[in-house]
Amino acid sequence: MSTPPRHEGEIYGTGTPTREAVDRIASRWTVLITHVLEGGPTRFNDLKNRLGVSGQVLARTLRDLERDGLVARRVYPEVPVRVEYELTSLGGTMCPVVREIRQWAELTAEAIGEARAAYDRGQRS
Amino acid sequence: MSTPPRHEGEIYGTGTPTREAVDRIASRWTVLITHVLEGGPTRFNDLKNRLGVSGQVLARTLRDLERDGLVARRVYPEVPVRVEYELTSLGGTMCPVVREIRQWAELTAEAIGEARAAYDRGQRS
DNA sequence: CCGTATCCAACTTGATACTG
DNA sequence: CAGTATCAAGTTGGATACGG
Repeated sequence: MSTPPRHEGEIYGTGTPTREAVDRIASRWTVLITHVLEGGPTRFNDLKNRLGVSGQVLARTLRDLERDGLVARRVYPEVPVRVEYELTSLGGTMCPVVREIRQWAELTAEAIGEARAAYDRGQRS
Repeated sequence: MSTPPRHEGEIYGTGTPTREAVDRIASRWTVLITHVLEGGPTRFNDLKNRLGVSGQVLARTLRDLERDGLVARRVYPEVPVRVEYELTSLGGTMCPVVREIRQWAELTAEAIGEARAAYDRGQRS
């Protein structure tokens, strides 16, 4: 008596592992951070400046990524301290996916903009 | 004297077309809806039940997708009315990307769960 | 059946200030 | 330099009720 899912929502339902994995990779910051880290280990402020994100948000996102085993954090006990982040081997598996996401976005950004303009034009009578 | 971007944030900065495209595809609902629509035209309530999402959110997401030219809306003037949604050809270009996102999520969900458990174990002394 | 209008809870983002 | 704490503001998700 197996109980096959009635809804796709069950396998991707809130709180399921696959849903959380989707949420992780389908996140603006994960995509952008992974893109930078693909170039090698990167320091906190470096990441911050390259992405133009607030320190708050960056710190939280990096902690989440570290928690999920996707990013490794390395502290060099110098003065002042230096901290570098890099992709783990698990995190490296995101690279092809992220690359496709970015490619799709760049390729279709213009068409989407036009569709949006046309839609908005048609809405206001 | 071209002025190459100093920040990656410039090309993916808030409000830029590429950033909006990333946000569109890197969204939980886009991924799930596209996955269902890949199977052919689907009715509103069908989508709602399969995904386990509230009607409110589904309606908003579908309208946004239609506005971006990714999804087409077809109304059959029956009683009661029947409405079907399907991917446009532009929307169809999301399929390979979405498929990769889902595959990655399913493949790594377990590893991520373990990493998370290990991390949480190490945090509380 | 297919939405929209309203209202509300929860989460996200960011600015600022402060610690090691 | 690398964070954390706190607070303010915006966005998202959902429940419910009602209109086409």
